[in-house]
Formats: sequence, C-alpha cells, structure tokens
Amino acid sequence: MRRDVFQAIADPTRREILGMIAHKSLNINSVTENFDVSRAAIYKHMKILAECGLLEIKQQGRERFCEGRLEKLNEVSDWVEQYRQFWEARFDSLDNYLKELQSKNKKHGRKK
Amino acid sequence: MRRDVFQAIADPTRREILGMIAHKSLNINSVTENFDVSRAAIYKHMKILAECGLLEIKQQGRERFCEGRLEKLNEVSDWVEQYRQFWEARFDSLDNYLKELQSKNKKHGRKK
DNA sequence: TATATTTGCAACCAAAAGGTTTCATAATTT
DNA sequence: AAATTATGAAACCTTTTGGTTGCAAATATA
Repeated sequence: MRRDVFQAIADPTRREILGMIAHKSLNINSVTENFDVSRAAIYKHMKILAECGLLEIKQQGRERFCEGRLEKLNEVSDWVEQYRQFWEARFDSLDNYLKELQSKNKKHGRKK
Repeated sequence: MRRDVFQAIADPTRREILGMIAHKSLNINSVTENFDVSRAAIYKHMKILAECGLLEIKQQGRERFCEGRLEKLNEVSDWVEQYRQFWEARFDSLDNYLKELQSKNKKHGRKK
C-alpha cells in the first residue's frame, strides 16, 4: 500500500480536511459535519493523513482531536521547487523570443 | 474522471516522467526505455499528464515529443505555500511553549 | 446503573487506477 | 512497394480507492 504525502494530498476531501485542521484541532465528528459522506469515510481519510504524517491524532476523553502537521508538506514543496528554475527559464526564453519577434516586426516582418 | 495536477503527480512514475522531460523533450519510446512497464502504460501516464496541462505533445513526423509545462506545478506550489505560515507559526509557538515551560520549571512546577 | 456519545474497525461494494496484449494506422526506410 | 518504426487505442484483468452499513468498545451523562 503506497502511502506518501503526494498520494495523500491527491484526494480533494483530504486536502479540505487539512485546510480545516490547519487552524485548530478538531475531533472526527466535527470534521465529518463539514462533508456529506459518512464518519467512517472521513475516518479513513484521516487515518491516511495520519499514516503519512500530515496530522496527529490525540485522544482526549472519548474524543480524538486531529492536529495538523503541515510541515510534512515540505516534501511536496521541495519537489515542486526543484522545477521552478525550469519553468521560469522557459518563460525567460519566451520573453526573449517575444522581444526578438518585436524587433523583427519593426522591420515590417519577414518577407515571403 | 478526476483529472487535476494533484492527482497527476500522485503517481511516482508520472513524477519520474516529469523529471525526465523537464530538461528536454523526449518521444514516447525514449521515455518508455527508462521504465520496465509497457509503452502502453507509459502512454497512458503521458496522456494523463497532458490532460492536466503538465506537458504538451508535439507531433514531429511519426514521433510525438513531450514537452514539459512545469509551470502548471504553480497550482501545487500555491496550495502548499498557503500553509507554510501555519507550520512555521506552529514551530514558533512550540518554541514559546518550551520557553514558558522552562520558566515554570524554575518555580518547581505547579502545585496540586 | 442505564443511556448517550464518540470512536475503531470489519465486511462488503462499485468504480477508478494501473497494467497487459493486440491490432490498426501513419510516417520512414530499404 | 515492402518492411520497419512510432504511436493511438480498444479490450481485458487485477488491485486500490473511496464509500457504505453495522456492530463492539470505551467514555460521559442522566
């Protein structure tokens, strides 16, 4: 069973859950109220998030509060950032291309 | 059929493909050589990547070259970055908490 | 103590994902 | 023209996902 941060945040419901608990810890029922799926479904999502370290479940009486561990998103951030240079470089050369095109246009375009 | 960037990068093979074509465009067979799954499987992955805008397929003779459109990862970057404050704030407050704890300890803990 | 609440988890299901083989088609080579 | 190459896509299969209902267990409340 693959269980990494990338797979965890692939599901929109899980991304929403993370958004909810980013501000403050919530117990499972509270989280469930915000969705129209069963508690069991939400529970499963939360387990996946917990298994890959994106949240921690803390028991408090009969409730379990889910606390965000958003720093785990660093993994995603790092992966994405390694490519920023590529796409920004691409835009740079597009920019150059456009400038070049513009100067060509001043000469009234290429003939034929 | 859900088809967004988050779902696209959830698969490790697709992340590898993106890494390969970040530097330079490759045709489908070239990409396939780097994996031990069938061309058809790679083709499917590339279609998914193309459908969500992470790469563009350009025909050139009988070959199709796949060009990275890594700027699409901005979507992921933006989503992650909105939480950076949270986890950095959390570390800050952990820091505060530890300081507070330390000063409490100087008073030899709370009584009863 | 009897009842409510909050949760963990098993059993079961349909759909999606990821893979394969096979065949058709279009462009390149010989 | 014939053979080869590169690809698109259908048909099929197995595993994973995301969801459900139902029940047991633990904690709180009346």
